[in-house]
Amino acid sequence: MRFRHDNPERANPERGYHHGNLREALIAAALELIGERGPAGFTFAEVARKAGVSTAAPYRHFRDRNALIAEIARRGFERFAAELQAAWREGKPDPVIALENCGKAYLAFARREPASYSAMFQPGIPLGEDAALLLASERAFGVLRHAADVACASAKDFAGRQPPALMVALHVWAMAHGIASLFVGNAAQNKLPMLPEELLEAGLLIYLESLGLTPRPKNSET
Amino acid sequence: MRFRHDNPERANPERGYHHGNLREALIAAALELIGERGPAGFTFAEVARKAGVSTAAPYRHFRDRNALIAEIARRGFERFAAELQAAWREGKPDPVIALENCGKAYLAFARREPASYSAMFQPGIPLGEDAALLLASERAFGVLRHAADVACASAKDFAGRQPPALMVALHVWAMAHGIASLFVGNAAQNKLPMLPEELLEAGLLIYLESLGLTPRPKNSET
DNA sequence: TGTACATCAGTGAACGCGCGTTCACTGATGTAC
DNA sequence: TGTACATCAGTGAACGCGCGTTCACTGATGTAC
Repeated sequence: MRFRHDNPERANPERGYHHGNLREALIAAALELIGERGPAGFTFAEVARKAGVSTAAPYRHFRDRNALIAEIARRGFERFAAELQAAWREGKPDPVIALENCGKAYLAFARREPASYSAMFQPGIPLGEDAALLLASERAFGVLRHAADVACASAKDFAGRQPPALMVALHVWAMAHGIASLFVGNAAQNKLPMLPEELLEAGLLIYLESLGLTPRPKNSET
Repeated sequence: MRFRHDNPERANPERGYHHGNLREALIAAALELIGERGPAGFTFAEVARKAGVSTAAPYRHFRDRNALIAEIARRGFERFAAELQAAWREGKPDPVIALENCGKAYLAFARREPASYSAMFQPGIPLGEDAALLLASERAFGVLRHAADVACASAKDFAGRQPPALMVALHVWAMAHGIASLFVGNAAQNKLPMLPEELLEAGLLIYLESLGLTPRPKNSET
């Protein structure tokens, strides 16, 4: 069931008494403000103003400012998980390459959606109690975890053992997160002699090679 | 030249008209509040109240709230640099081990001074314009950079070349930063099957080994 | 097709509050003589 | 040693401001009949 005005195309100008899509408009406005000034840099009233409604209107859609941030972070994690999943491509063309692609997708997300990224990882408010948000973030990590599982299982196993997949997933997550936090969008980016993407790729290559995790030759099954 | 009251021991109770050590007291109060609620979670007035002075008093010592945060971050980076330097121990007992020790010092700092750490890396306000702060942060990275230089120069050089030291420094920084940001102090720490310190140590070991950077035998000169 | 009605998204006015900032001042301190 | 003075850290009162939140309301919309 959709209202007549429940249409993303229809923006502020010349709307009637009912906005019709205020919830989305509020989220979009908040994301813009976060992008400009960070997660701590906007107020509930400001978001309302930006969406072109009275300061009381947002309360129809969000309990308070924190609930808005939490919703933004939750959605961010969901898109994040989807993009990691897409980068994984079910392990093609090779589990190790696909795992590296997940790392790249991590950076790509931070670059394309810096506002969401900061709401997810530097919300400025305690978000630990939001169950839906927690679930979404776990799902995102789960994708990386799964990728590490498969990649480790495909390891050459030359010493009769495989790298612990959870640890590998954590290392990949940490390095991608560290590079994204330090060098993407930041002023510190200028000091890099290379792109963050290249830095990450090199780091993962070096790390994974040490574990015997190198792309297989083409003759793999499936 | 020291005022009679310029004494860290002398705290709020029963102070006279002059506080005597207000600047330090304000910084201490701000650090406490940051520790409780994050860098965005305190106001200038609140800091004054916590230090037991009127809300106008802090203006004698800091232009505004941002200047206070910048000063906290700057001092943080200076202690940070000093601790990295101490961990380096001039490359003893071995440059590679000393480099790993720098990584551990990174985590140790984040754990021991979470309030400073968040003021340094998630200030919530733009700090890029503070020259002294920038210099302090560069000095901290410089220590790691130097450590990587020496460690790389000590590499076995089996293929006739050494790893690029800047890249190595960036990778170590990124992994330490990623692990610290994600797992130290955070709620996510509970999900770790190991200590952050262990996770970092394993990660660095795997990474450095791949570059031929392993501790030398004891027979090294110097 | 038309009408009456229930729903509820958004209004706008109002409130108390705490913040940031200023200002002339006060009084403790160090120092010149 | 004592006195007069300059300095300046901290006071407390005041201000305008914007925020968060509430409230009875308004009017656009969908639907039951």
